[in-house]
Amino acid sequence: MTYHHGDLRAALLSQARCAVDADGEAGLSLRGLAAAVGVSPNAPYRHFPSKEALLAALSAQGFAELTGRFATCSDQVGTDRLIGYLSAYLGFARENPGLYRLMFGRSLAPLSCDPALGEQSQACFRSLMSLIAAVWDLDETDDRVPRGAAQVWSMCHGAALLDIDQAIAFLPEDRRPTASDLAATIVGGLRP
Amino acid sequence: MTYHHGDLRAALLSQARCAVDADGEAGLSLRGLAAAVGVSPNAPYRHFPSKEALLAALSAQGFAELTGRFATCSDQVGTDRLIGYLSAYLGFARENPGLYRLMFGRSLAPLSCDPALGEQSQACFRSLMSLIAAVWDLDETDDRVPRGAAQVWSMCHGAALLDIDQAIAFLPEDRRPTASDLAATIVGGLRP
DNA sequence: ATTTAAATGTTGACATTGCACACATGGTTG
DNA sequence: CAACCATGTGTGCAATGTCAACATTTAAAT
Repeated sequence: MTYHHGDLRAALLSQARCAVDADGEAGLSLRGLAAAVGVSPNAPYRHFPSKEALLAALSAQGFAELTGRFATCSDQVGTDRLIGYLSAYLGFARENPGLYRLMFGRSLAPLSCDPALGEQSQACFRSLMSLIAAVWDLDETDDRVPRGAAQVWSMCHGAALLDIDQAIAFLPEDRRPTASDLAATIVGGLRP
Repeated sequence: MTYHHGDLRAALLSQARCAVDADGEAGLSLRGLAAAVGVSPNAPYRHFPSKEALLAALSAQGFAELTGRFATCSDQVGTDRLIGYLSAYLGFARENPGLYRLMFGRSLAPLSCDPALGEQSQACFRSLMSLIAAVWDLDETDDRVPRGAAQVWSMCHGAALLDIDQAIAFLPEDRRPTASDLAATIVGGLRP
């Protein structure tokens, strides 16, 4: 191995992503990351000004990936598209619980750490808004679009956490809301 | 001040609650708590086996309070009751952002720390289920009740985070979902 | 090509933290 | 009064984030 790692920044992010999904955000130390990648404890500071900044970069990566998943459903139309987005969202959360938690589990702090994070999360929300605009056939600038998107995001986020968290594990898995359940509620309300 | 504090346990919890709403969960150290209350750094260990356990107890307290807020709306009926619950939920989150984040921001770990936490969070969910059962006029044991409650909780949780987090601060405050908005969606779906 | 500057990685050190141990204190009970 | 035990104190240790000084490699400039 050379003195220079090659692409330490990417290696750290990759390792962090594994670790965060395995041990959760709590069991993630900068020193441990460095050791796992095979560099000295302080090497990460050449690529991230702080641990927060690394976590912020990881979050941004997560938002970008989620936005990408949305994009794959963009060719569908009507309710199918809605269900596609919901499935993509729930699927992402289920497959990357630690990362998902990281993305939404902290407040503004990381935003000021990494402007890219703000950019990516906004892009993600914009993608949601374009979904709403398309489903309702509204102009993107219509005031009702962001309002609707916020509610859809609310439902997604809550359902994703229900799925990830053991906080409500007493609710059997087959009773947790599915993408179709959410879509039905959005379209026609919640009914018995 | 006497050698014995009197009710150190309660004092610690109270102080922790202030600190968590002020500085967030990150800026909360056992040692700092002890200092703020005026005892030695290790005194808390006589009342909580670990930091996690203290946080778990605080969470449990939060769930109990939230359940209490639900109870004050129990005399209302129909949609009014639904709106009451939603307002209570959003109000609690807005008034105690740090605590709310603590309650929902961690996975199962605290549950195993403090059985009371599991008990309280379950009681909270049961309260939500009884709301659903009443609004829909269903038997409490009906399978559709927990499913509906899970969806309502999803919406509440997402909306609460939208309100608390600056992660989507770019959404103007007056466009964020209100309790009435959520109620309308639940009753009749999300419409433009 | 040689020199020089910038980028990257290493080492040592320090403050903070959660936590474990042994010990001190003081109210309670026989 | 004496013994006990819950409660609080002190010391100490390992892990962690971060800073400062130094080493090495690569790239740029002359």
